[in-house]
Amino acid sequence: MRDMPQADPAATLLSWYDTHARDLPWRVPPQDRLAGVRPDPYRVWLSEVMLQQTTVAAVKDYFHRFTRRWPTVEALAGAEDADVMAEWAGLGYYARARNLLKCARAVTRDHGGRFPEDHVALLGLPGIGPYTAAAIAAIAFDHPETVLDGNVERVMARLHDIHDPLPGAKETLRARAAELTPRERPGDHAQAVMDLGATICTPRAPACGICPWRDPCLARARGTAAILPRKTPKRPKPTRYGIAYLAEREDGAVLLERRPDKGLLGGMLGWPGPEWGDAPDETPPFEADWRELPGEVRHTFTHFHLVLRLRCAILRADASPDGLEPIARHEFRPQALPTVMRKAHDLWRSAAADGSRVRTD
DNA sequence: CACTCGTGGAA
DNA sequence: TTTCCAAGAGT
Repeated sequence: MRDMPQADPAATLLSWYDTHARDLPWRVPPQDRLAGVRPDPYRVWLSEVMLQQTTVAAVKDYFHRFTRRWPTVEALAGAEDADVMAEWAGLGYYARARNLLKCARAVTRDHGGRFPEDHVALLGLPGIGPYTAAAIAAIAFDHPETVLDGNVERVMARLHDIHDPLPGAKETLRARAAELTPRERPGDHAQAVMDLGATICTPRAPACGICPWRDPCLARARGTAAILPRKTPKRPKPTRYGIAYLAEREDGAVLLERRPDKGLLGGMLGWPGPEWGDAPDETPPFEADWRELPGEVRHTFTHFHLVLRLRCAILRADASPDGLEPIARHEFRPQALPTVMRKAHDLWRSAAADGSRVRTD
């Protein structure tokens, strides 16, 4: 009888979570949760969408701005598209913002302003996939759904020393995670596994010594934690080239274009220019006295590098080229642009400042 | 299933 | 400097 029955790993994890849960703006702490406080499904949904492939540090300020400006899903549903896209600017993956609005309007119109509790019903909403549906059902409604994100994949791969590479091993890892999902406090369990992955079972240099699962963890026993999970190698990123045309009118307005909903930076404002590629078309989008700006903008997207040359011009105050939106000086906020476009703006303005300094010297 | 789709921080 | 990576979804 030397083999004492191993404590239930899920129970061990919940005990750890009760004392180590991260303090996050959208989270109901475990003590409050146990006292009966329910999370606001709107905030759970909003945070989960923002957190898709995005770090907590990057999300926090956006979450505060969104919830202050639009405190309920119905308020968000009534927002202007352009306002939501501008508020999302800089966070990336802009399809999330477009789907966020679609989803808010669907919840408002089709569900009376209340998020459905059912995992399958949630899956039918725009921007809610397998992970987010499970996360909302578990965290907001305490349904015993299994969440599978990058954290859970990594923790399960190590706990069970699974060497099959992702994404192929995903269903195996999901099964291992499902076995651990408890019927009591499934919402806290889901958040606990993700907290564990974010703070202890990290991608590099996991802190196995202080892990609540150090005893049952196979990878720790075998010394393989650092190399798990395995992943199939990514393709190298090619470099594409582009030209951005930055025009300012004599009345101070700048000329931007609203990019089509589909594709890169879809739905966002940007400087006009040719499609990015190996050798972009040199033809300006409209006639003007274009000047080359020295230097270039370098930016890396998910699957390619971009080198962007800049051309600038001053237009008459009554200029209004087809397909472009003149935005008045006092309404224009560079922060409302996606990062690559904001970089172009910043280089333009700093070059203009240098130029005027030279002239006045 | 494979590919597209952003960004910033860490090593 | 480059690579890796983060609470993925849509097509």
